[in-house]
Amino acid sequence: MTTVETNTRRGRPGYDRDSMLDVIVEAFNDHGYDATSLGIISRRLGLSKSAVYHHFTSKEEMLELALARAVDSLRAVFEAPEAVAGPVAERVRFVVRAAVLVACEQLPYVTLLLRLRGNTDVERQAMEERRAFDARLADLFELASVEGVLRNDLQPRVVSRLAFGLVNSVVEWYQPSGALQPEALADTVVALVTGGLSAPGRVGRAG
Amino acid sequence: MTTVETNTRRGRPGYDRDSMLDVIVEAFNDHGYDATSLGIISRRLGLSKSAVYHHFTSKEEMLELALARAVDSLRAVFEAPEAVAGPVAERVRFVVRAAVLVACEQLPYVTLLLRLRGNTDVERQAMEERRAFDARLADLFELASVEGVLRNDLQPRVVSRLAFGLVNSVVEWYQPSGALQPEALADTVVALVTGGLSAPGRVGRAG
DNA sequence: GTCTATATGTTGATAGAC
DNA sequence: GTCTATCAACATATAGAC
Repeated sequence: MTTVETNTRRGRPGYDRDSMLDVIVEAFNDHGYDATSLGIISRRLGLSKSAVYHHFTSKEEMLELALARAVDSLRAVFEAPEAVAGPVAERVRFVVRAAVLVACEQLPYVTLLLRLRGNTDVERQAMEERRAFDARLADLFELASVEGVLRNDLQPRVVSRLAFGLVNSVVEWYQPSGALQPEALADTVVALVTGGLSAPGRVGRAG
Repeated sequence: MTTVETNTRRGRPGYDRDSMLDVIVEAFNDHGYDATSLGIISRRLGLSKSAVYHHFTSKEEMLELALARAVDSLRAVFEAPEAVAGPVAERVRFVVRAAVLVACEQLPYVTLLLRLRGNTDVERQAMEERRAFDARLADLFELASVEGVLRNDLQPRVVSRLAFGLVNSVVEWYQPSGALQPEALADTVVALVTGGLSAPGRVGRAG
């Protein structure tokens, strides 16, 4: 969104925090948060370590800001009107589709969130918020199962975990610079979740 | 497989490398390889750092041994007779099913492999072998598409990535100590991949 | 096979000049 | 807003006693 070298504010060239964060999050994803030293970060930013500390009070604050961005984007998905009302089948499709779009459009930030292991308080808090989203999707699948929209030969809890895993796996390979558009990918994921992969009439539905 | 405190060899109590590796890989998964210090490892093993170095020549060697175990398990899946011959639909089902079983049964080792970021030679080599497996599954999906077994409204390359992502996502939540058996999970994954989630006749196949 | 002690470098963070 | 210089704590790895 913001340019790397300059921004719209008047005075100095320098970075603003948002554009610095883009670089920092990339480093976090390459090495893992713990293993990303301030040396690595300052080298990527072309600044000294002290200059970096002028913009952030600690390494943990960088993580906190980055995770907040990912969590906020995902929260918007689950709080959208299309996610909380309407036919269950359409709510499932909306959430899956929107989650894929968020994963594509906020790729590095969502990637960071998904790779947390919970070794610090900041990580644990973000993971807890993420787990709340998992739970809401699980509730949606539970509801779908009760209403008979979901096939009833599979456990809804297992299915919802797999569905979320399917969506989240996008961050492991999707490249925003490539030809595949987020919308097309989202459509494919929704199609896979609802319809499966078999050609019609060729391979029977497994029981 | 091996006990933690003792093994079948004659002399001293101490650890053997395999049982030490179980503990070490758990630490690698908790903190990430880079961020796992020998202090953490030695504390978990109840040994001094020097004692650990009696069993392994370096931290990198620990990683190398652990990754070899994961890669070997996955290789066995793709080289099994059921994966290389027979009807394509059944080969797809076999590979997906077997990959889930390996993920469950070698959970910590496969988890370690899947979380690599490629910052060292050892990591890059293991990732390359893993990518070869990805490519073989992609070929299988390509073949399934050509033969008309796979629905032809989705790109086989995208679908194979998602299918692998679905399988791999298992390591993010599966607990071997829980009630869910690996075979049951594998059945569910295969059912999801082939049949999708919709109840028969309720939600149409997306196009 | 395990230990203490140590070598050598890197870490996150601070102080203070410009 | 950036820098150099510095800190204590920690990293991986080794030496040598028991």
